[in-house]
Amino acid sequence: MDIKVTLTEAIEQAAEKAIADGVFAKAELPLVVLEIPPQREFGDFATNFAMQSARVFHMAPRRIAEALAERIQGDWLDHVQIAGPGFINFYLKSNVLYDTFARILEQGENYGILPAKDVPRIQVEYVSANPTGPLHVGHGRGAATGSALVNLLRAAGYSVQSEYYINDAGNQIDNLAASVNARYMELLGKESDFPENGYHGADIVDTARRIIKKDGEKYLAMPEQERLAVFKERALQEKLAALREDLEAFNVTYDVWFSERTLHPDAVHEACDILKKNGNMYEKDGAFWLKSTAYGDDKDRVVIRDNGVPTYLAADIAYHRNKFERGFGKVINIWGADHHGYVCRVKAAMAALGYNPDNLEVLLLQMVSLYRGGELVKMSKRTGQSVTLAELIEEVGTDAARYFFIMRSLDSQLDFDLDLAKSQSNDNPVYYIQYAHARIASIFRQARETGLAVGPSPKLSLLTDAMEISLIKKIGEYAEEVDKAAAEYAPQRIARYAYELAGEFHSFYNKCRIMGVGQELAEARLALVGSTAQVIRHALGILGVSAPEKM
RNA sequence: GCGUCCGUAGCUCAGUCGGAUAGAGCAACGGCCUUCUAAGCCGUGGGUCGUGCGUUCGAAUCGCACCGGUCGCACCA
Repeated sequence: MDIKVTLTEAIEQAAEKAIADGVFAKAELPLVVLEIPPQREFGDFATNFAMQSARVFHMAPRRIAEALAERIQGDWLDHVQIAGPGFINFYLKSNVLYDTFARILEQGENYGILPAKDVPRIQVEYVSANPTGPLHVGHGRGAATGSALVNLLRAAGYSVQSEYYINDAGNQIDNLAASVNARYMELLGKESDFPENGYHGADIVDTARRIIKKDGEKYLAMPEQERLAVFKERALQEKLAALREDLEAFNVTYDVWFSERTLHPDAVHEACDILKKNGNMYEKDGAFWLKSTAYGDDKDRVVIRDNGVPTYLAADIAYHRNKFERGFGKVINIWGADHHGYVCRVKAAMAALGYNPDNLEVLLLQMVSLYRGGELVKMSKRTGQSVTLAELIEEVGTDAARYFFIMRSLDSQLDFDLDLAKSQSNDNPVYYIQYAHARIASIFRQARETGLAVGPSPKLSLLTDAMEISLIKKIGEYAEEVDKAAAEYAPQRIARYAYELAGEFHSFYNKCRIMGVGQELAEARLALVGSTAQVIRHALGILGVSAPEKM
C-alpha cells in the first residue's frame, strides 16, 4: 500500500473519530493534502489539514492538530509533531522507506510506467509547420516539447496518438510551386518574375536544381499551369521528406501525418452545413461567416470567402471536427504563442458544432531567443536568416537541444544559450544528468569485474547514511512526479526532476563508496545506484534524450 | 486601444488550486582528486518576490489598478 494513501486515510479516520468523540463539530472534511516538508527536521510528510479545517470545525488550528495527533496511529508511524501555525509533521518508521524502495526494485525497468488510465484517448498535434521550407528553432521547441509530452502522457498511463497536420492545400503551397517554378526558369536562363509572396530560401533553388538534374528542360515546353502542378507535387514531396528527416534526427516521430487536402471539399462542406443548419453560420456580403461572437470571440470570422474559396479557418474547423469525430476525449494542440489570437475562434467553432470546447486544449509555447557569446542571435523570417533546426542540432546536438527546449515552462520565453548547450561541463544540465548515468554504468562495469552483483533481496536497511536516505526518497518520488507532470502537461517537470535526481546521486557518490565496503552494504548500494540509473534512463527517455553508458 | 504570456538573487529560472526562516544553477569567494569518471562534491556571501490597494489568522501565490517587457489583434497560413 502506498504510504501516502495510508497516511491520508489515517488522517481522515482520526478526524471522523474526533467528530464521534464530540471534539470536532460535525462537518464535511476538507481534502487531505500531504506534502514533503521543506526541511528534513519537519519529518517525512506534513499536512496543513488542521489549518484547512479550522473554519469548518470552528477551532484553533493547533488545537485541531492536537486532537488529530492523539487519534492517529499505525505501526508505520514513529511519532507526529505539531509545528508552526498548525502543521502536523509525520515521522515514519524507517522500515517504511525500505519497504517502499524494495517494491520499486521489484518493478525494475517498469518503475515509472503507470497503470493504464481508464479515460478516452488523447490526441496531441504539434509542429505542423507548413511544408514550404526547413524547420527553424521555434519549431524545435514545439517538436521537443510535443514529443516529450506524448512520451510523458504514455508513461502516465494515457492512450495517446500523435499527429502532424500537413498544410498541403491553399495559397502557401501554390506559392511554393510558383517559387520553384521561378527558380527553375531562372536556372535555365529564362525570364521569370519571382512571385510576390514567394519563398526565398536556398532549399527552393535546390529543389529546382534537382528537378533539372532528373528531368532536364522538359517542363519548359509544358503549359505553365501544368508545370506548376507538377512542381507543386514534386516540391511538396521533397519538403515533406525533409521535414520527416529533420524530425527523426530530433527523436520526433508521429503516429499520423494528416493531409489538409483530404478535407477539401467534402469535410469542409459538411462542417459548414452543420453550422448553417444550427444557425451558427450566416451569409453576408457574399461570404459565409462563423458566428463566433456567440462563443466569446471579438468578431465573427469569414469561413467561405465571397469568391467561394474557403479560408484557413474553414479547413481548421473541418480538421478539428474530424479529430473529435475520431473519438478523442482530449485534443491537444501545441502552437507558437504568435498564434494565440487564433485559439478563441477555433474553440468557438467547436462549441458551435456542439463539442465541448474545453476538450480542445491549446498549449501555447512562448518564443525562443538564441544567445551566442552573450549576444542575441538575430532572426528574421523575411530574409530567410533564421537558424534552422538542422543547424541547431549540428551545433549543439540533439540531446542538448531537446533538453534546453523542454526545461522551461511552456509559458516562459526561452533564452537558449548556445555556448552553454555546447559546453561539456557541470554548467550544462544535460551533461550533468548524463554524467550521473555514465558514472553508474561505470560502477557496474567494475562491479562485474570483481564479481559483485545485486542479489535477490539486498539488505536495504544498511542504507542509513543521510545521502542514501535522501537518494532513496528522491527515487520514490518519481512515479508521482510522472503523474503530476502528465496531468499538468508539463514535461519540464521531468527535466527538473532528472536534474535533481542526478544531483542527489552525485552527492551520494562523493560521500559513499560501493567497492570495498563489505559485501552486504556494497550490494545494497549497488541496488540503490542501479535504481537511480534506471530512473534517470526512464526520465531521459521521456525527454527524448540519450542516457550514455560512457562519457 | 483590446488580448496573451512574463516580471522572484548580478544572470538564467523553480516555487503560483494561500501556509513553516522564498529555492536551484551560473557568476563571485574558500576548500576537496594515492580509492568506483573532478563533465563531480562541500562550504560562504547575495532577494523591498515590478508597484500600490484589497481579501485572509496567513499572500511570491487569489482579486483590482498601475508600471515594464513580449507576442498577437486578416475574406494570410
